[in-house]
Amino acid sequence: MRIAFMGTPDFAVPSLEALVLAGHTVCGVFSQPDKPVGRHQNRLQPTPVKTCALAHGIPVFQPEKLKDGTVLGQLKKLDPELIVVAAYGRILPDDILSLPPKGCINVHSSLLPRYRGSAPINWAILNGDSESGVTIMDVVHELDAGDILAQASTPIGPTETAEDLHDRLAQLGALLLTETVQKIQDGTVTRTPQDPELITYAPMLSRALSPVDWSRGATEIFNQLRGLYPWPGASTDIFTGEPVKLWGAQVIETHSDAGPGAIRKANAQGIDVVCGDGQTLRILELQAPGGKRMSAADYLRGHPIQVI
RNA sequence: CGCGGGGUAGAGCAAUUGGUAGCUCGUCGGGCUCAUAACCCGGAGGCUGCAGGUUCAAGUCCUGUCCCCGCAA
Repeated sequence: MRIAFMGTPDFAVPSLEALVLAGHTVCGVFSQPDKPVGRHQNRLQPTPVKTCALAHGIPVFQPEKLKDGTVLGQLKKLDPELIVVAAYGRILPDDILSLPPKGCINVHSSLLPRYRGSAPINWAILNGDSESGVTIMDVVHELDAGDILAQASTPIGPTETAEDLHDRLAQLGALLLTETVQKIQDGTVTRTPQDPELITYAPMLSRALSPVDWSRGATEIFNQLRGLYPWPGASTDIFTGEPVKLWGAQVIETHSDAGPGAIRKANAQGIDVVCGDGQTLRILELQAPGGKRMSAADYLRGHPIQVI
């Protein structure tokens, strides 16, 4: 099938690769414009999808605007039967959506209608879900609201981070995408509207989510740590007054009457902090400002902590 | 040259206005106790990232360079 692909970050790369590998003709790839990324912002960096497309010799388009008709004209020349969108990061105007005869579909990293929005993977873990998945749905005017063509679920491991799940869902999404495209080609695909009763949203992440509230339960805080991994991460300032990032932890199921935020132990095993439900969160890996990540044992050699 | 923090013993951190480079852990030896990641004594381990410069004297001030981290995405 002749397909135009739209995507930007790492998550979309396996989907693009899978389409190419399945033998489809990817006639053009649209990705966000190169932006200065990283510590030295004097050089532009291509998006992961762009790099992948160029490696396959596929023409790449990086429009700043989608609504001025230029992109519509380019698409008409490419003449795709189908448009596949995967984490493109832009809202497509209606005239583009209605252009390809086989429609315009999206790979979304949640079990819609749960977690519409830009950070579904993170919010699934933040909320302590035990299951996640990917959805292939129609792209419609309203964000992430189109009819569902296919879904695949996967359990979330109890200690899995958002980064881990992201990588797994990218693979799962690519697999489900190629299966669905095949069904579209065969004319066997079915569409199911989303149940309005079940809609939830997964808003964009920010550093405002990082500070830990120790009055919450140990598992909730652990979920915060996993869900915000690796960005923006969870942080606390109760050790030295400076905010340290918490990278690794485990819940210890012992009950304590000490108040939330009390530090019961600080040794080579980790730093045990009492949480709001009386259980303990043992910090295993952390990072001081300006420093690099290190084990609790290493951290404690240079940062003495008062045990309460 | 986008902004900022940082490279000091195996690890993590100190070092006042430039003036003998220290602390904790680890490590080695010894002692005490033989329930202890316990405690006591002693030792080893440094060209302070690299290269220049200023100075009687540089971890500290100046210039250049390499690497790490945060902001930003």
